[in-house]
Amino acid sequence: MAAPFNHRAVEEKWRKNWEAKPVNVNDGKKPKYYCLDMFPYPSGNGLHVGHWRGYVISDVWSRYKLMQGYYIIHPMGWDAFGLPAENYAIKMGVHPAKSTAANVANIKKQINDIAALYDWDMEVNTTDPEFYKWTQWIFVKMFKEGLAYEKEFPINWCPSCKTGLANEEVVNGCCERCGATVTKKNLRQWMLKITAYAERLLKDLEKLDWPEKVKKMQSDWIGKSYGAEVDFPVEGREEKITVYTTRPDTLYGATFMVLAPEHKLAASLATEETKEAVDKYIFDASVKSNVDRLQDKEKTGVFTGTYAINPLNGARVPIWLSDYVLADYGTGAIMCVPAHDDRDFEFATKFNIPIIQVIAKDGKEIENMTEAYTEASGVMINSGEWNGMESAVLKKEAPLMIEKRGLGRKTVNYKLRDWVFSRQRYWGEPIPIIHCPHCGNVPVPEEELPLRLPEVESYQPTGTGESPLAAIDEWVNTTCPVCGAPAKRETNTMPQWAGSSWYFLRYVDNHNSQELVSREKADKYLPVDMYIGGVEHAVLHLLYSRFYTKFLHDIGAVDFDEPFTKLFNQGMITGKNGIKMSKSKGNVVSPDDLIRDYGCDALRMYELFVGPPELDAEWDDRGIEGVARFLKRFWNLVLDNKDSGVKETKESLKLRHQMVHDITTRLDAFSLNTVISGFMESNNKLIDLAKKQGGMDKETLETAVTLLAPFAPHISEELWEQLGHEETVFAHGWPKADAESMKDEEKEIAVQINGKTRAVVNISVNATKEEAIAAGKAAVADRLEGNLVKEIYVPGRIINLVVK
RNA sequence: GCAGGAGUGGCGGAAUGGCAGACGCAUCAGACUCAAAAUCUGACGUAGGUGACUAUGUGUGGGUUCAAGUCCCAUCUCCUGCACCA
Repeated sequence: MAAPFNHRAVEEKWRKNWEAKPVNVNDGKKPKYYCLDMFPYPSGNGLHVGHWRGYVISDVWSRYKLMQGYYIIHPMGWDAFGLPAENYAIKMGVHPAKSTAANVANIKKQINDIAALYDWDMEVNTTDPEFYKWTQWIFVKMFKEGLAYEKEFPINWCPSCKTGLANEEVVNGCCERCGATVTKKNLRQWMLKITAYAERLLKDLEKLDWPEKVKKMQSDWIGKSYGAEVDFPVEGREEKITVYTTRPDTLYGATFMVLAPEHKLAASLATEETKEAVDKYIFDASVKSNVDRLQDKEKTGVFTGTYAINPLNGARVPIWLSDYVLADYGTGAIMCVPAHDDRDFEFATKFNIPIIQVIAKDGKEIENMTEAYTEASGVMINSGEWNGMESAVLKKEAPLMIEKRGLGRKTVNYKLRDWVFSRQRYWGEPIPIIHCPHCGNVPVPEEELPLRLPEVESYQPTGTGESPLAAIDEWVNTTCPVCGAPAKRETNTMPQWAGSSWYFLRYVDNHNSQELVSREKADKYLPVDMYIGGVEHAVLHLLYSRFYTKFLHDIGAVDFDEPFTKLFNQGMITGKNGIKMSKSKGNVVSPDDLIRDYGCDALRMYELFVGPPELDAEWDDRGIEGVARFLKRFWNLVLDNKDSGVKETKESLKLRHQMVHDITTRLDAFSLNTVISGFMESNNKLIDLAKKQGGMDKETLETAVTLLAPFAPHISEELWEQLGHEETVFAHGWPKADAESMKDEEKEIAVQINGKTRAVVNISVNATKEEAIAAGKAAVADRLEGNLVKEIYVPGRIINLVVK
């Protein structure tokens, strides 16, 4: 009998061995495979079993690729700018850099417990000036290309804290910190013109091997629509109002027009009689929060007293203001066709505005319309020269027809907005811009980067909605790099997304002081082949990264324009009843005790066994017993039989190839939970067979150890060594299944009568249909009554006898 | 409201249209033990039968098929995302 499996001794031994002699080495000849984890925020709470899951998945995949002959790029780093460190600083007075460094050290230690292939020589940290130098450099490049610009913009404003808030910091319309109702305030903001890339960001989704769900979320977020802009003259005025519509086919049915209260003409359209009401409406809308605006069940609005002219038929169209029209989509003004739009219908009904149906439903006009008919299908009516046309056809053709007649133009629109890029916070990258009274906005010269974040005395917001940086006069006051005149620095910082939008490029050349990444290394090691992380970044981080990569491609920094070829989103590990693990809920499971009691290998395997990797899973400690038992049995199987001297048999050969085939196909399909059950099942079969044969041939044992290596690397290395190998198991190629060896001579086939199984027979795989049917009939002879009308034999699957 | 995903034993979950419930957890019984733990063997959807077995069973109702958890139609529930984008 072999000595029992002692996971602690085995794991300790191999950690040391791997440190002395790494298994993943770049010999310059092997092809690269870049397998990346979404890098973590170094929180003070440390890792729980949920964090482990993604890291285990990526490591298993990396080790599998390693055994397939690749050099693996598998780096790790820290997304370390962000609010928790800043809030901790406000509370405790500890500099964020200090608390961050402590957290990094702690989490790094915990991550090392996973025994992943991480190459710490590649480590990056977004708060390291040598890193954010390049974050700032990209911003300067964007500024020079006109993609970073300043804009006065109504942002969320907390009147109690006297500070601007990000959307994420507004919870149910209230300030996350103090609970006050959030209003709006115009603040000068830095914006990135991501909309300039909308079309490419949409189109290039096609070439990505990403979950359809994520692609769809991005494409919805970008929100492309086709339509027309139509210019409506305003009665008694020079200016025209342009509206955007995706339904130009319904133009004849436009009975009113609505402008967003923020529309630049809104106030000026009021007449003497309506002025008071209009001004009040505009003011009320300006202080109303987004949330209130969305949650208002009933539509509100005010008539300006002014009319527009429908350019197609000359009809007078009253102009209203209403906050259901968004100021920053399309033109901020819409034509309203109550007969064919739900919102317009609701508004028209409330304010007694006429409703004109222009598309026949089921071939006729609807009497007493109770809801809008929104389908673009049916024949046009009440539409002048368009009468009789098919609405769906007209919808497509109308934009060009309108354009040809000079009434407007064919247009596409996107929901995607430019990216609000500035934060009034301390703990972020300073925006490297200098405001000069003579030269305007001037970027900090590239050779002066990084622009370091200065020390401050108070991390508290200043009270004016400016970053704490604004209070440091000696930092703010500088000279203009162009004309030398006294000038002031920008005091806003970048959002946390800035560093994470490009960090994956830096890993492969993280010490380069001359370039963000050298072209040579970029060409050799990038882009990322496999990206693994949670689905919560589906639009934000993943969209921003694609935008940054496309920009860097356009300025020649890299030669690819998509950062992540393949993406996998792992599900979340939750506590009991699907409740998210959190300190306050007290349901956090730490990996530490589990590693001590069961070992790293067992925990790695259980993280996979817990459920399909793409779905959420409830953690249950008890389940780990199962994989721990499996590892013990496997250990005993190998060590008790390695010297048995038993030669390969037909059965063991078949079992071996079946095992290789099953594990490999499941692994390729990323069905990692069934890979683990596959190991358990094979192990049970091997144990039975070894018992029956009085031993097991060495090659079969070796193959099993090889297959297990990516999942349970420590025990596999130990068994591999005990099987007499000097070189690491990871230098061994991934086994291949031979279809011939897997074949059965006989197969168990169910015999059904009218689809119900009545017997099971053994049939040679080479049997003819006649032979098979005959065997089947013989097996169920006593139950065959009536007329046999059909005989079905699917080789290797089923015999079905249809009787009447 | 719109879009996407999911409903299978006590639980987590398996099933290229071909014997539903693999694998594991929990439970029960047996072996070993003075005993317990560990380990090993076996049982384990539901109903009926001493039994080999029989009937029934994948949210619900229909349909296609020799054959449906799987395909089609309808419907209910849950989860996720988006949400006045004209």
